Amino acid sequence: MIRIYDTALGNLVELDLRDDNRMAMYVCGPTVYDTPHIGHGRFGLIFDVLRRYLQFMGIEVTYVSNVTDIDDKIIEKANQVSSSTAEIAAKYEQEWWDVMDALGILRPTHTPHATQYVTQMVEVIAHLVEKGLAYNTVEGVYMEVEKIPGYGLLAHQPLDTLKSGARLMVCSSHKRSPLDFVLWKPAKPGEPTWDSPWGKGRPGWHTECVTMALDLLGEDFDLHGGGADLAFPHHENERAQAQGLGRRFARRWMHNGWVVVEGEKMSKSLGNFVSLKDLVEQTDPRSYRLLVLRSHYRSPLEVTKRTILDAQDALQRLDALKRRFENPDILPDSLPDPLNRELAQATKQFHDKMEDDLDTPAALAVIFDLVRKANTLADQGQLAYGALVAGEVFSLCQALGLFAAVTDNNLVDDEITKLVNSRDQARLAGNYALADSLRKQLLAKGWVAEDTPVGTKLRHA
RNA sequence: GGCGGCGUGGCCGAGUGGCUCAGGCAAAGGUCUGCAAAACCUUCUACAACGGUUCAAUUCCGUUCGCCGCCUCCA
Repeated sequence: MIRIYDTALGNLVELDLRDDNRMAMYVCGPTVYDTPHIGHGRFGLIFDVLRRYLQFMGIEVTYVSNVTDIDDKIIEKANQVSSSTAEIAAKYEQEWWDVMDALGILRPTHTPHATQYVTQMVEVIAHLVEKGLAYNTVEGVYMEVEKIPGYGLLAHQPLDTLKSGARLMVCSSHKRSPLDFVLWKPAKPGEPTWDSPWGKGRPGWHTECVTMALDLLGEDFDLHGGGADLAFPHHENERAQAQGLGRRFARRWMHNGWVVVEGEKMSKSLGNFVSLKDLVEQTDPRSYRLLVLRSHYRSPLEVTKRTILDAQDALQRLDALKRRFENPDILPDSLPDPLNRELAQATKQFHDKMEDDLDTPAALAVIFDLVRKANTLADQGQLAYGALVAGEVFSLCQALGLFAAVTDNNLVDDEITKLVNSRDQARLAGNYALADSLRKQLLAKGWVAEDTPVGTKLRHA
């Protein structure tokens, strides 16, 4: 079984599932108040790959990812543009799914919304108050963090240290401790509100995830994930509430590293690429997936125009392989022995790497080695064997959600077909000057003509 | 102030106490090709600095320098 780095334990652990062959995971989703950026894309891709890989291995995955559709920032935005919070949330949620779809990220099994869970959240908060773990003030209901043993697990810091850190920052308020966090916020004029035993108001952010996770996945679910910054305080606070309720929470915690976009230089050269929408519109969306997979999920990932284009070029290798082995005439059942063993070994290595804390860079290296192998076999005239190896490449790519694309020749219009035919004629007649000029014309129209033993092939430039 | 991470060749990025030190992109040369493209082969630059441990360190330990994250809403 796969091993992952558990943030709570601080080392690698087997992901032993609560139920055999079933994975229950919760990944914190977006607060829908603005356009999604490349950082969202990274975490979406990473957890998508984890999910796909497990599914590829025959595990049934329940993937829950919430949508925070009521929050200070949404209210702020709504006020700014004189819109309602519901409209803002709907607009950015749509954008969210649009880009996630474009990136090839599978839709979660469930996407609970905060506003649909208010009643249940109120129950959770009431329960915590009842147990004496939360207290009501004029500023809202707060969770009393010091009553939770082991608070600071995910931060890897003892309570006192956290407290001294927190004191450096803000303060004020009716909190008993600077670390106490708000469970219920009293209404301000003009804000959307819900009824509660503590008056009209709305739930604090940290409560929705606990409530939804426990509701949809049940106690002791397998994995809770999100961006590195979420570990503390967000996830810590979810834990605290679950613990306060006396309910078992996530077995494992997994956090992905940050996307680094170099300040000034980056924004100038990259500009619009910071927004995911621009990224997927201006580049092959697969290239960002490849770029993300080429670094380890816990490392910081620097995204630049250059690295994206670099990934896009690397993708060409896969696409070229796909073109080459598009329609294998005959596929042998298996490879002769030395080759067979090599292939089996490569496949095993791929899985070993994936299961070693999702070492996608190493897994990709295995894939690219197989690409070479397939091409070499074909170059040596063993096309069928090459096709078999290429088939394994495509299969493994599936586990990563990375698909090779084939040029769709059906989209070629008459004009292009004419040019190609004329060029073929010219070549047959030995009129290479004309042939080359026709090639240039094709290129100008965005097509690359490749001469192969089986005729001229076209692909997009 | 506290906690944590990082510094690898032109670029991105794995990894390892020693043996041929991933992979991708780029560059150079070659094979193939009418020319290209694709593919394959070959080559080129490495492990921030300084100490220490060791028969042997890029890999372990320490120090220094540089960069970054978290402790506050954040993927």
